[in-house]
Amino acid sequence: MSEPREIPVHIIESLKSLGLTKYEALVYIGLLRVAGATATEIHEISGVPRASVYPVLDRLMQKSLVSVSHTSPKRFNATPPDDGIDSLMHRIEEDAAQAREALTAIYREKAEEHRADQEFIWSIYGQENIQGRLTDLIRNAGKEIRMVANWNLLSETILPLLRQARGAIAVEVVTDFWEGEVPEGVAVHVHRHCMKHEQCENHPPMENAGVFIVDGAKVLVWMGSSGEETSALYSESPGFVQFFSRYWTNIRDWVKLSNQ
Amino acid sequence: MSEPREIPVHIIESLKSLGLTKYEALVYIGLLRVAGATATEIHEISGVPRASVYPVLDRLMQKSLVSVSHTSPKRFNATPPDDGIDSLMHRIEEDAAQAREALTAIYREKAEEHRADQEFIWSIYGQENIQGRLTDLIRNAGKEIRMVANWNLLSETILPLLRQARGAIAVEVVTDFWEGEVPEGVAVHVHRHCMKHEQCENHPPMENAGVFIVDGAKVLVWMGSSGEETSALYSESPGFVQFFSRYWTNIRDWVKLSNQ
DNA sequence: TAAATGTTGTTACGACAAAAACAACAATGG
DNA sequence: CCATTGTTGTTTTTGTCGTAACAACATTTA
Repeated sequence: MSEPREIPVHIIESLKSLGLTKYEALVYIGLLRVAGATATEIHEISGVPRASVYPVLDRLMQKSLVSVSHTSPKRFNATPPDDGIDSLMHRIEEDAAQAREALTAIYREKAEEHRADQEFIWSIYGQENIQGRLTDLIRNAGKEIRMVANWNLLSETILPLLRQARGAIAVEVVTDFWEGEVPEGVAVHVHRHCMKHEQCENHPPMENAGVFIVDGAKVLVWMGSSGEETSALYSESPGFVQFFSRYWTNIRDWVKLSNQ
Repeated sequence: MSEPREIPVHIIESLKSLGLTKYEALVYIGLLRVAGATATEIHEISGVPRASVYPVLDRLMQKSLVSVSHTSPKRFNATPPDDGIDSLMHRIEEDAAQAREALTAIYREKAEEHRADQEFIWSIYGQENIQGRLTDLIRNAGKEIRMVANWNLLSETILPLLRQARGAIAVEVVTDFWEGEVPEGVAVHVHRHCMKHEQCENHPPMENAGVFIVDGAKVLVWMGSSGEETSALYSESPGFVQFFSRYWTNIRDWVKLSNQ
């Protein structure tokens, strides 16, 4: 019988975020390795105390991750990983749907004080989070979007968004490089410090950076502070918007000029 | 300022299964109701101790559920529920994918002792769990499926499965009622205790019940013990299979006879 | 201006519940 | 009779919940 072999912790963690406990994860994994095992065998394989194995198996059965044979001694079997995880995800997605509904209801009936979005400057942390917010912003744009952004960010995140979600929205872009086709309805100003993109690496690898002005009313400033966690500012404050509108116009005019 | 209004517990529970703690849920909900609130306001709205609000907000920011304005005092804002839940689900789905991969690897390299599936009779509990297993079974059928099942179960669960997943598989069904078209490649034997389905209700509402024999090698017996939780047996044991094969043949012959 | 007051943000610590880990014991079966 | 199974407690640990106290800062009042 194989010893309680070392299980990578990150698997346990993944399973935990699917709603399992450490023991449940260990037992389930153990049962995947040895089908039709007895409680004692499971104990040996997984390293989980024998006495704890029984309640854990009960919970796993409720979650449909194991089935049991009513022999003596009882033997247990794991449902295949794909089925098992599907089952877990199904539960979670139900909860997500419920939460979505309930929270949207709450969200709609909130006091309509717009001070929140209008007067303040909000910070957002983390690549994914910023990207998500930006996605939202572009999708809900009404008339026009002006932006300064480096090519990396532009090509990987922004362009795909523009391609699908834009319906008669004017887009004006200032960037440091361009390659490939320019989508219809998009005006591009390139300030080439160099001819090939790879050569631009004297500028430190500012991973993602850009300013996005939507409908002259909303601004998102993405600061790719290389090294630390990236962060972004978002605001609908008129002063903030005006400041970056001017900043953007300056940049664009300067680039146009230097390209002549 | 609105008091810490009563939040339905099930919302909290839903959010918990998405990886939030009670406090995180309360604060997030509070912020949905009052956008751009200060820590103290959040404390008042949500009922979460003021001192606990700060670390909770930190965690929520990491999870991209709130953003912060660097004014004094700081003000916080919730990301809209749809975006927020998307963000949470995204993380979970990543974990699910990871787990899937890792577990499938483990599952494949398991000792190929088939005693597990061959010699024992496995119990499965819960409607959903059984349905899932049955789905799996039908999808992976090789040649033929024989079944006895009541019409409810048949029409709601089985037929949709058959329609999509069957490629040249012989299906023979014994049931108590039939309505609608018979799919191609399916033989049906009906034993009508009554002409209209609604009239059959002298038989107690045996919610779901049936025997499913796949390729003459696998059997699933679904026992809809009305009242308690439904349960099912699954086995590849030759004896078990043979028993139900004969049982099924008997039933079919009897029905054929009594229909003449 | 200086003291008094109040609020913000931080830190520390106790209470509590769930999970993890251990120990003991009755039931079962060869 | 012995070994193993299955069950029942108990202790330890962990993470969250909840309270209290305090420094930093701004506002008010004398």
